[in-house]
Amino acid sequence: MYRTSISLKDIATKTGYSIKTVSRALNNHPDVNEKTKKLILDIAEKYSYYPNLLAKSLRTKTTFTIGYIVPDITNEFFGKVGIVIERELRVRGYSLLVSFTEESEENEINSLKLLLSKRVDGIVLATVGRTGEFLREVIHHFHVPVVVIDNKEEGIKTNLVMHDNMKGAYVLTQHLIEHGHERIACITGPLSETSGRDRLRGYQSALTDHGIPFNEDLIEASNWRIEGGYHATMNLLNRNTKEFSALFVCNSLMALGAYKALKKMNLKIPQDVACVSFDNFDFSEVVDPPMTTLESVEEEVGRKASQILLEKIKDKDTDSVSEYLVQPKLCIRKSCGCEKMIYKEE
Amino acid sequence: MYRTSISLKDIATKTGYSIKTVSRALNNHPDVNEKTKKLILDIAEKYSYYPNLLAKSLRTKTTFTIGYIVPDITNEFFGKVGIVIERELRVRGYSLLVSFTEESEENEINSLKLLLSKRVDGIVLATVGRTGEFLREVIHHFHVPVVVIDNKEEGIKTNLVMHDNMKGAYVLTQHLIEHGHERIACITGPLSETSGRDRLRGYQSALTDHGIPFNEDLIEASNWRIEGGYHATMNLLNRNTKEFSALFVCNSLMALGAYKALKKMNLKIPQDVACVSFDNFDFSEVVDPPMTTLESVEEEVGRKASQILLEKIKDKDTDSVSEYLVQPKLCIRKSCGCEKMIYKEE
DNA sequence: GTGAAAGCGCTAACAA
DNA sequence: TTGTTAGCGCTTTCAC
Repeated sequence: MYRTSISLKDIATKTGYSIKTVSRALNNHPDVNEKTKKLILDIAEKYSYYPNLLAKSLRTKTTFTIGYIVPDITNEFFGKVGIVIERELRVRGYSLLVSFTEESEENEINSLKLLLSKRVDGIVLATVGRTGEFLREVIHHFHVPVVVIDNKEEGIKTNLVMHDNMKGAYVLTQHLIEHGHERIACITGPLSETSGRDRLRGYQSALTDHGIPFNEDLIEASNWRIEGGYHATMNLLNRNTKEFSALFVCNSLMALGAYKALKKMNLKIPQDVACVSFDNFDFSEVVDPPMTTLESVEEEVGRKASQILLEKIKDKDTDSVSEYLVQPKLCIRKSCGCEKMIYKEE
Repeated sequence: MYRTSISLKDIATKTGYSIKTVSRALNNHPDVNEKTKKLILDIAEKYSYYPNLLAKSLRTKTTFTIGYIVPDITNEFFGKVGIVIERELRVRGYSLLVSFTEESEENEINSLKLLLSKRVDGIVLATVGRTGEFLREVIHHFHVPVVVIDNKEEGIKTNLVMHDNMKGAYVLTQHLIEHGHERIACITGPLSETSGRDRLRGYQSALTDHGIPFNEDLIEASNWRIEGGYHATMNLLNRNTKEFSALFVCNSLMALGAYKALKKMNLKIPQDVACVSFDNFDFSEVVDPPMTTLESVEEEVGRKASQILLEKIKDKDTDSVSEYLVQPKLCIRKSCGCEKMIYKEE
């Protein structure tokens, strides 16, 4: 009962030509009589022939499939980057095999293994940053190009495309300082991840450059999620009520949680606590007050990552690596205390 | 230079056993000597053997891959449903091949063709609703189980898992009516999609049941997106200034746009215009005022869709179809005019 | 312009 | 417990 599609052989039998001629005709090979070709194409059409890409890939050793491994696709950053990558690749005949790791190291390794077994041509990886050894083996052993887009794996040479985390954090913190704030709290991501650490370092560096002492009590390391931001803010408030006048949140999901917490405690943004956050998400402009963030970089990250990946695939080059840091730009709205806010006409 | 992984044959040569024995050992087949097995496993480990799933699939005719076709993964609904499906499938050894159609009929058909060529075992499809004929052929010809999760293809028998659109729209509209509103505007999705039409019908039905006349001037059909909601609201305002006291928006992305437009026009929610919307997204609770919506259904849709798909795959059953409508529940916040609003402790 | 034969890496059926 | 043979559906020589 179960059927997939007719095969080259079936078409060969039906038309009386050899398998090879059929193959040539269907692949638009020049060396085939126009009439033969038309006949073959007609039969293929009539019987709904869909080439078996498994067989083709087995033979040619390319699958035209790219793996996309991210912690969580509902994080708008990974979602948007994914869209861009998929679009860039689709027009070149590639498709996207996705895996979500939910921040688990084990899931990440299993995903990599599976993709390897499925013989993907390349991988875009938002790593949790603790699978370095394994990743090194992958790259070394399989010569599969990998582009890392989120956390740097320290000590591992991989292609890298990401926001300049330090600089971004610096710019945002500096903006709060320019508003006159000196007691600035910071909610960052897990310190096991370079993105969490680097954003914290950017913040520290801005403080230092402006002669503001660093205070550990004003730091919370959380998990990039809404609830995480909520709790971190609550912790800060419990520990330092009235002790900080501004808050730098290292991603927008957590900033949403921070908003919730501040509102719950009846603190006004930006009057009681000014607030800035890293990513620019769809909601950033619409929450109240609109969030001051960095400009979106998903388009750039996605485009650059696909571009590098395709190059490496084409050149079969897994030895040299490219690094690309997207430069941050401020996107000023109101949560920082700036007054003018222009609603974009869309 | 380019290598993938060693093969069964390589291991066979290295160990002196036959290919079949090696295969048995690696697949945990009982009929193989423990010592032989250990030896083989060690060698496989040592040389980083990763089975070639292409070859396996070619032979077994199952790929353990599911296609997930949606218009746009940054739509939180598709993102969350995707996560749930991926999680449900991953533990059973399946992976997810995703395609984004950007609402294009052509892209949708191409995606289906590609997935067919890649011989996926099943497909979860959020269709734009205009590919019915082709879809019928797919199902008929390939016997690939398909679960549709968004728009019904009228006249085509497919497995269906979705929000009860009519009922959901009814409940939301009714809630506005209970607040005393009679002039209720409605922003729905494209009327070419059943989800757009059904939500509009639910709205109409609620009006009718409460003896409120239907007024075409209060209807806008848009595109499910933020900008679409913004423009639709502007259109309504230009056409009917002060002519409506409440607004029912058929998805939350458009509701975000509506918020923007209303704020731009200095209209207070809910005092000047009360507002409710369909999906419950991460931001729904945090915008100002928090939006009254329906409870989230992504978890339920994702779970149910995977479950049905796995059943059909297991039974090789593409003839019978299952339909499952998720029942709506109100999630009351403040944008409707209700007063009490409890911030959830998270 | 066309075809025959071999083989990609695996599993299934049947022997030994 | 282990091995042999065949074949999944395609492409790649190499020949005609």
